[in-house]
Amino acid sequence: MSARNRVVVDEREKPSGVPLLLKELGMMVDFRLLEVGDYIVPGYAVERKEVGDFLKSLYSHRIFDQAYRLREVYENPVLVVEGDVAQIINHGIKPQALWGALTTLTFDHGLKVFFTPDQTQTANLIYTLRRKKPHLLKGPVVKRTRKVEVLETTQLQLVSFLPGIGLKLADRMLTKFQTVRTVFSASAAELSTVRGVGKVTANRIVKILDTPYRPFLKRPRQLKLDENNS
Amino acid sequence: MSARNRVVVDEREKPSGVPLLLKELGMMVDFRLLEVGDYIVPGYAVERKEVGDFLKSLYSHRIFDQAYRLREVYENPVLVVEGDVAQIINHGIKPQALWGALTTLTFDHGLKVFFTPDQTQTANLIYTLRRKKPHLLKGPVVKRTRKVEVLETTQLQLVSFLPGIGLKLADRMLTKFQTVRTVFSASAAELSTVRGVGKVTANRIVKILDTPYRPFLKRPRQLKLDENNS
DNA sequence: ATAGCCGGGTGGTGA
DNA sequence: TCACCACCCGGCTAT
Repeated sequence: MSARNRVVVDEREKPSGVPLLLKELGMMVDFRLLEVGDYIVPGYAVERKEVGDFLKSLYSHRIFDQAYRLREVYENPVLVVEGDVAQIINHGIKPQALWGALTTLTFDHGLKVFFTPDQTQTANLIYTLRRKKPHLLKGPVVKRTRKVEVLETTQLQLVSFLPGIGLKLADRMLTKFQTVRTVFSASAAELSTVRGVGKVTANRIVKILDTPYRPFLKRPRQLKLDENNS
Repeated sequence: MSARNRVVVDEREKPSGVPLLLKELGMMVDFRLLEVGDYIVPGYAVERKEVGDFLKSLYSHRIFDQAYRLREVYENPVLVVEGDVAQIINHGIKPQALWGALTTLTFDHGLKVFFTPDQTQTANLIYTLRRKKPHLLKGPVVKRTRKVEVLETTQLQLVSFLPGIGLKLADRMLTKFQTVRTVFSASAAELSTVRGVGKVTANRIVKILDTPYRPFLKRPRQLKLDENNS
């Protein structure tokens, strides 16, 4: 039996029944306590979620943290959503929220998402994955999207990060001041010449700009005293 | 209605009902005779297949040719399989053949595969796709900021929004320059005095700061022509 | 993730 | 000057 037939499984996945099915398919199942991911086969890491859990982790934003960590550690992160897709819709979620989540997971996080109807098919999917060479075929299709040409968006997002400034106002400010630098050099009076920006907002912005920074990031060297624990 | 809300649809997709649903969602549908793909929305090309057709094109290997051509022409090829997945399994196909095909399409052909239960959800998916813009991820999701330390975190997040600057570097920059304003007033030379910031990063930052803004937000008055049509 | 609601800032108009 | 109002922002909630 080759190493290809091995799969490392997170212990908490035991009750799901999937590991048993994998054994029946002839794989060697190796239980561990995994920090990230549920199933590891050479080259691939699989996170399995039943539809209910998927929704939960969507509502709590947890799914995106998990996706991030998965992507950081493994080169081919896979998300398996197990159960009836239609059931997710009927659950009452706004469809646009569902598809929005799925598309950002696939396009922005580089996650490959599969839907399986039940545990048996989840096992089949993992089993099939095992025999795929992690990389093959002529051109490496996975093109790391280089971060060029997003200039305007970055400028806009930067400015719209100021308190009281959204996309609309950021656009107006940049149109008026031309560059990001001039926006961030402006005085409160100058800022409030922009339509939609009044004294209050302008002063809030200036406060952010001119208040001396008080480092609050943990430095490795420094011993940190307990400040607000009981 | 802006160009973002446009979708080019292959004429043969008309009877599927999806184009009508897209219209109801407020999109402008533009029928053409497409050589490859069924739905084109800025940046994405969608091939839609009902489960039956998917099986057929799987048996005949046609699906791989289509996937290849789709990938050749568009940067973000999407395959939508519409209908009940479980039905495919029950149809008698060997599960391994199904998952093998899907994984090959995903990993080797770089195709993004989505499963939708019906036409309505297919429409929702395409609709959601329309507004996605390639934005880059800096790291784990930004934690919700508590009201208290809002000032420092805002300063930090502002600076860390600069290209190549994460939380750690932002902290160093602010510690060195004291205020946000001075950071955003600094020259490339001054910026690169910060440890971890080199010439390249410094220049990228300066570019963001000093490049005159080209408004790209939709103005209500302005008529905008379709951007990626031939 | 997305949509919707609501409270509050902003600036313009008309009384 | 003041009061009303349309617009924009951002925070919260439900799905």
